[in-house]
Amino acid sequence: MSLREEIIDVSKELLLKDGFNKISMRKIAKRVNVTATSIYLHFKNKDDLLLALIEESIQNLNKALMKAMNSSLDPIQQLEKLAEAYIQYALENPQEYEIIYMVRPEEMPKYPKVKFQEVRQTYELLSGIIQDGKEKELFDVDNPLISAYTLWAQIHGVVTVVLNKRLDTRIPRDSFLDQAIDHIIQGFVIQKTPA
Amino acid sequence: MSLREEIIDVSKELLLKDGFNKISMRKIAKRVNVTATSIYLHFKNKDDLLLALIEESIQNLNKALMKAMNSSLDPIQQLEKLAEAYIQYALENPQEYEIIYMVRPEEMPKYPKVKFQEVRQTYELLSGIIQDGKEKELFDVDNPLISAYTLWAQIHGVVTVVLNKRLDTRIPRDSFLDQAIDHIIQGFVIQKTPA
Amino acid sequence: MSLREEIIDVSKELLLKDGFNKISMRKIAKRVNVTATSIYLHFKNKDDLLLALIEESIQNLNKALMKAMNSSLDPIQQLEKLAEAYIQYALENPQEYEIIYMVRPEEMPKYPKVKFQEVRQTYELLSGIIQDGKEKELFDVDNPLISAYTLWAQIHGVVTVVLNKRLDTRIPRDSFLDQAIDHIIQGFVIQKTPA
Amino acid sequence: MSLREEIIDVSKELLLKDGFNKISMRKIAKRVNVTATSIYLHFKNKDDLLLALIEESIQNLNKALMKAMNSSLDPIQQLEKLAEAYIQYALENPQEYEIIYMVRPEEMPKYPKVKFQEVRQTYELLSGIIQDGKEKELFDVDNPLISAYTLWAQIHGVVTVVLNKRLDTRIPRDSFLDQAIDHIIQGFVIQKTPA
DNA sequence: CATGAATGAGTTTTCATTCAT
DNA sequence: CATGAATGAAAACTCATTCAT
Repeated sequence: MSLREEIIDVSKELLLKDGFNKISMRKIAKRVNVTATSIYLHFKNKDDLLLALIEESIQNLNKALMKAMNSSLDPIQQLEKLAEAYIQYALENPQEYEIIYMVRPEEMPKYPKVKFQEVRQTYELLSGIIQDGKEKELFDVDNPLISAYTLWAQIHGVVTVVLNKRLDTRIPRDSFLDQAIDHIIQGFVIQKTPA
Repeated sequence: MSLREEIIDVSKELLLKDGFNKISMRKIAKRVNVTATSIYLHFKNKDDLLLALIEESIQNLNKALMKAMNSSLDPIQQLEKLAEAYIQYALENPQEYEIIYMVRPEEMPKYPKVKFQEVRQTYELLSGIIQDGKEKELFDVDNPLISAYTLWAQIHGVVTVVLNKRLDTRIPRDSFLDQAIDHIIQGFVIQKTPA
Repeated sequence: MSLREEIIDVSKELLLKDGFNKISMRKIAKRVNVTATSIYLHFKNKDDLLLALIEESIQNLNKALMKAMNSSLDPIQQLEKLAEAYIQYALENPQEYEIIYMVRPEEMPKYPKVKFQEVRQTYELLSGIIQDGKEKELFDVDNPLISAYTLWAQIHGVVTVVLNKRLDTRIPRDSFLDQAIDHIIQGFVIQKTPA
Repeated sequence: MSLREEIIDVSKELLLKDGFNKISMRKIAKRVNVTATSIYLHFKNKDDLLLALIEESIQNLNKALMKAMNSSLDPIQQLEKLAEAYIQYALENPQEYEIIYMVRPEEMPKYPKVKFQEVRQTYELLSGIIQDGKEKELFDVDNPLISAYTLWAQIHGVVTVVLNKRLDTRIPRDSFLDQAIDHIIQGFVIQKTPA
């Protein structure tokens, strides 16, 4: 593994442990067993390093979602699969998920917006599926793009509640997640009650 | 206004501008036009100050939700009203909302859990409404407590997406919010299709 | 007990616990349950308070030594009695003893020398006893005043070693003290070996 | 001279001038003409620096005593030589001597006890000499180890009285020291009075 | 006799970054 | 590709003291 990769990996670890604001070049360096100066050989400065982290994380999340896409499924199943994949990826890679969403909007100007728009592109994929479901009279939606965004927002809420450990201790995580996906999908489909 | 209140107010401002981790006693002091030492006359230390912020914010959010409760409404309308009130309060008081949810779980042990449980109590109110709706055969839910939490999580997601400015610029905020509430509530109710 | 006395007492306690340099007006005030400002009603400033401490301690030590004087004893027994009294007092009142000797010479100009000379006066008493012993051909001394000071210095060394916990853990304190007094006195007397 | 050495030297100076508790990293830095931060490149923190000071001082004192050892001398002369060497070293290197004995016992846990035990080892050497003198019927001692410690304590007292400038101004320092050594040694030896 | 509010100077320590090598 | 030495700015916090009440 190259030093660059090692730095990124260690940074992710520390990010999860200490939070976005408390990682320091020195701590990273110490963990990688090089001097802080060495980091500057690979990254212009701290922001540059953080940007690399964000970039990589966004790409990984995108990859995970792409993998979950399967055009042979019907739109409802597609949404379910995607929601599950999203949640699973986020919970299995909390560092990366947090990196993407922990950047405060005020600090974003420092990071090129283009990077963040890459996430959006993937979500527009959602829009396509929803559009498809709408045409097939499966989904009760008005504007597929808007609905795609609410869908994502709803799932994002579910993920952050779990990641931030804000879930009531009496509730098993998996029951919560299953139920949440259920409700979310239910909110989109047209229900056919037996005549 | 007492110095204590002034400090809290300025802290909230800075919290919104710079984030939870970047507010410093000195910056606060400078803004309030006193020396940093003076803050320590009113708060034992930084954590104590932050805790005061959290406490106040939680109470304000609770109050706003209580105000939106209206037992004369049917459960569906109740949920809608609460969701709207929640979102409205969060968007109108972003500092306070962020204070409540910006504390990283790893740092929470520093703050008495009791305070955070006060938030939960309010959400259990949700549970009651859902239970009521279930008995009236309006809601398609299994476990009202779990569903109450998924409901809240979804709304929380919607709020954070807006607060963190992660919404696609092409989408008007209000359309997004209306649509989101719609989908979320829809995910709970039993739809009666005309026979 | 007057507030003044309470302040002095608490100061002595803290002095022993934290050392001469780490006692602070605020800590004292907190312990006495008044505000720091109140101390200034009784003492001009910190040095003034410390001086009061020193003064009282010196007087107490002097009193203890005076009590041990007994002109009916022969000079050797007198010295022994005094040495024992000195050591006993120091070990039983470590705060006071430390106060007297913990003031660094560099800081002494801040405190009137007169106070410290009061200690000396008492030690000149020693000189008298030694002079007496010399005349009775019991002591092998040249200059009683100088010898008085060496006597005191040795005892002081013994005391500080115990107070500062520098004694080897294998050695019982009392054996050490007894042996020390023995050696010290022995260093003064003319030994009559049996002819 | 390396910066590390310079820091240590300046620290010793300041230690003597201001006392153990009042030296500050910033003052040291200012004297050495570097920023305070630079000190942290050579010492982990303040305690680490103080420990280095203590360590060096202990070793130097030990070395000085070792140099004074001369097995060809008889035990009485040996003791005299050692006492003289000890006193001389302490008076010529007051900073170092004070460093060793200025640490308050309450603060010692912060510093590895091992270092302080190194001092003891040297004093056990004393024990050997005394044992030797006892066997040769020169010394009137019971337990050589205990007597070794009282001997050291007595000398220590003499040293501190001088270092702390507590000696009566009428008494010449050298007369005091000579007389003190005399008395101390006298306290150990069996005196042969002419038959 | 006592307080609450405030200050200015001080404390140790950590940080991102630079520069010469 | 890497380092060691250095810096200036900032962090949280403590201190003795003062002043108006």
